[in-house]
Amino acid sequence: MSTFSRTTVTAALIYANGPIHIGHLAGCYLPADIYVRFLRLQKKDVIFVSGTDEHGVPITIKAQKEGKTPQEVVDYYYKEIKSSFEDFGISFDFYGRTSDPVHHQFSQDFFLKLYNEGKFVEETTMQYFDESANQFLADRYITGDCPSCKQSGAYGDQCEKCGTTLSPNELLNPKSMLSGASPVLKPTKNWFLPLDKWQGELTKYIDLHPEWKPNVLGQVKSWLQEGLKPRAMTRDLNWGVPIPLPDTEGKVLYVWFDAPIGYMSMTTQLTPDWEKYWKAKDSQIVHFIGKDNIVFHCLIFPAMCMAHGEFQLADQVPANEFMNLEGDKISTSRNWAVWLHEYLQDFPGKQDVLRYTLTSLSPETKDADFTWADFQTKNNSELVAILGNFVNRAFVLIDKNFDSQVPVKCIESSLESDLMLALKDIPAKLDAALAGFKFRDALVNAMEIARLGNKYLAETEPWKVIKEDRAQAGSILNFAVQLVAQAAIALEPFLPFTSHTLREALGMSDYSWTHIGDFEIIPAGRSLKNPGLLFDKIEDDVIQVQIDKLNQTKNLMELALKTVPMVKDTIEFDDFAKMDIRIGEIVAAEKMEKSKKLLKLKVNDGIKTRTILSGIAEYFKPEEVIGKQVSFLANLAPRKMMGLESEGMILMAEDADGSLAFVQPDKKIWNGATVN
RNA sequence: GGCGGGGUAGCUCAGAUGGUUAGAGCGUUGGAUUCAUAACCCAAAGGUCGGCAGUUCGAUUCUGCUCCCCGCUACCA
Repeated sequence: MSTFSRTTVTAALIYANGPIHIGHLAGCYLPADIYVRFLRLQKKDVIFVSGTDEHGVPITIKAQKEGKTPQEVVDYYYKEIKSSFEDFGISFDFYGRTSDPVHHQFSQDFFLKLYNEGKFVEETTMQYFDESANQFLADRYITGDCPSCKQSGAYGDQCEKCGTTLSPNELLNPKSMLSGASPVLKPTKNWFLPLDKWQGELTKYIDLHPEWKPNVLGQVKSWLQEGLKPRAMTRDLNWGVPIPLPDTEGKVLYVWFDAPIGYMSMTTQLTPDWEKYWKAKDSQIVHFIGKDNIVFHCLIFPAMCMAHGEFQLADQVPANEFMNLEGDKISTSRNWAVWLHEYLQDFPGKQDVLRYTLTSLSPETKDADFTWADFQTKNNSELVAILGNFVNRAFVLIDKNFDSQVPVKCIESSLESDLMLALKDIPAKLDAALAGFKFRDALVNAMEIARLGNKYLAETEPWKVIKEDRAQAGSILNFAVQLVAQAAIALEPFLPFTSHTLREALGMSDYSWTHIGDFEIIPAGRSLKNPGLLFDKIEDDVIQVQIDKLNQTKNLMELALKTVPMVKDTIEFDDFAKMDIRIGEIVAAEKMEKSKKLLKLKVNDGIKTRTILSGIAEYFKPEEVIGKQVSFLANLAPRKMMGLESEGMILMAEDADGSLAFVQPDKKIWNGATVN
């Protein structure tokens, strides 16, 4: 990596339909920020760009729901997201947005170049069009009856009832989910990037990077193995970057086409010198992303760049896994998250505490779990007890005994040489960890400086030495001050706010990464300004408030789940009379092989024994249902599941938690009794 | 059932192309100390590295089988 003259760092463009939570931070923004700060401290040429992705169907849906225009929705979230990042100290050089005219122009130019050079394949297909909403419908916005099981509620891409994979044209009675109207088929032209043609080049490219993380390579290789297929780079939609070709009204660039181009268009807004960051061979390009973005950054975007021809490909794509919260997956829709803007309100001035916790729990190799208890422990046992305490000891001792001025250093003893020996390896370890994107490990190494400081003070005991040898005690404190200064530098990427406070207190104006391990940073005689306590203890009640908040969310969600569903549309008696519900006895039951949910039941219906397959295996063992009298739908059309025919359906009542109960007669009754 | 990821100290996690006493932080226990936010420092306890079998002079590390957890997915008419 030392051969690169400059580095271009990007962090994933976040979708502008919701606020930022800790999962986003841990996934890519925090690691990216740490990496960038590390490079800047080394005085490297580096730029850091990111922004919001503001196009695509979900934003139009959200706007429609809220009665706003898409632009209003993205304006709101762009502002909120940008300011949260700023408050949190994510040090973007430029934070842009894909609805910016500059971006539109740039991605249109990109598209046109590919178009003019014949890099796309044009294809006209018949797509469903909603005339009242005046737009083409994405597969999952069409619903209808399944051609295979004849049931309603199937989606354009799949019937969830019987599992058949569908294309929208196969649906019977298709309905638009936007307006409920029946859509009509209309021909539409789209442009595809033939990824299959780039498969060889892409494979070569990936083979050049055996050093990429296993999770990244694993996913990329499995896609290559299955064989890449052409992918549409345009969509029929009104919200997005318009296709820069005649007669293409109502068509826009696919979000995953224009979004990564955003990295470049944003760079053009940062510096007129932008080209070298994307075109020069000696530029290192690093994309920080979450694991859900791997395919786009490692295959599709590189293929686009290859087709374009002028841009360099990514050198590193350090993708993180996901961060969970208190054991559960973070979910925006379930409001199961710690929102950054709320954290900043609840914990003012404590950005570094969250930065520290998230970094030390970072999901670098596997999904991780954030708990408030961990947050409290990290703060109290590490930030307060190790770092804050060491800094405070050094300042208090100097304030009390040396009138806040850095004392002079004198002869070193073996304790000092031990200290310097212990510190010697730290810069190299830090460098290796940071350059290898092992931020967890790097943080531990940076904190080691403060640990060594506490140890040094305990061993030298300047508060005792001062009584007999003032010069010697002063010398010890000089060493301690140099350690504080080194910690301020080494921790800057992780704890920028704390580092800033320390640098002010120590009067450091000129500093760089190479000063770690240097014991001449702060000259003797300089007046220090005690910064006070760097970190406060976080008490149980503060943590409890946060946990209560989450539990409340959980309860609300459970309550929402328990809400009694609306009564369905009124039916006539004749409709009801069609159903033949009867009582029968389960005489045999066994688990279906190869199925998690299905139980194979033999039911005595008074006439014969019929086979009914029922999806209750998760709640009932075969032996506990034998002998039960249950109600079942007797005239349901037989249906094959897992290769066996089911003759009827057992009626089950579903409890609020999803568990099931049989609908049974309240006394023993004859098998075959009808239910009316 | 299929695909992917994982099972290493009380907790959160490192690690090993197979080789002498398997690591870190937090937590626990004991000691020391008082400059410091009951903080710091020292020490100890604590692991048959999910289970079984195989390959090997030797496996926690390789192979096979198996159990458990997480995600996606199929099956709940």
